[in-house]
Amino acid sequence: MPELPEVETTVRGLTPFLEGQRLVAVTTFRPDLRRPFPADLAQRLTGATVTSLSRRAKYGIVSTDRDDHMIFHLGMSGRWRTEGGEAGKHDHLLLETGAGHRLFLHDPRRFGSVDLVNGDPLALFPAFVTLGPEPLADDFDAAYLARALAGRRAPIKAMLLDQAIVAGLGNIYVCEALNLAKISPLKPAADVPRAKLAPLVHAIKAVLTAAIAAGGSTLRDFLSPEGDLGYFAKDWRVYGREDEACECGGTIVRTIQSGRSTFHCPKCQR
DNA sequence: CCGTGGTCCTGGGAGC
DNA sequence: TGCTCCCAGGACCACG
Repeated sequence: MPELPEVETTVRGLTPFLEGQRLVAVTTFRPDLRRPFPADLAQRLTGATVTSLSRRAKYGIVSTDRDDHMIFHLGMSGRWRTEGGEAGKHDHLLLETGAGHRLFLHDPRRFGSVDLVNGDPLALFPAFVTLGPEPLADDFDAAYLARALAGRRAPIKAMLLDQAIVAGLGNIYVCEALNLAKISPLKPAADVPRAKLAPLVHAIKAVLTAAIAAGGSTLRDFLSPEGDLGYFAKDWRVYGREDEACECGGTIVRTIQSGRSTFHCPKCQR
């Protein structure tokens, strides 16, 4: 499931194929993913030159010299295919560059999305306006988290999944960070001791940084932009490890919170 | 405002 | 072998 590290890896992987390149053809193979593609997507991108690629939360942004910004979300099974060839069943969008590269947006479950904004996307794209800070940025710190969680009775896990609190975490890295920081995912957010917030912030930054360094971890679906099947993360601390031993010697349990699986160790996470 | 739960979508694994 | 069932997940919306 592409979370922040996978999107970051994707953006970095796409950059050499797209930055400075003219888009000579843009093709959609169906009308929609989760939502319709912008009706004028191909018309507006064709002939434009890509000036930069960036990321906000779990979204990738491809910016052009027309001040158009294509914003993609990979959902749970999306990836960019850079090995070229012809469009397959689950290829839904194709970008062809002046250098001859053919980049397919491949998304079997179609949980992803593609939007197009003219002008500053951070100010104009609705989903960006309400986002909290980037977890790897300096303004995401213990003081911020203390303010954001004050009075909140929802479990800390739910709060960390809330993109308005912090932008880019998903189920896997929230479980991992909470285990590393030795905090129970079930604990009401406001009841997490103030002294544990700095370790929590540190843990979040650590798991994300490690995952980016590893090239973005993955479940079955994610492939790197280079198209290889690399980096299948086997080194999660708790995620997907029900009944296995935690580092502390306890046994990892799986519970359901808000309909989603949570993995944690009741012995060291309190 | 807050918290929770349903919904979208489809591939893949489990179970019969 | 082939069928059915159910789960995975982020974002968004409706509800109490």
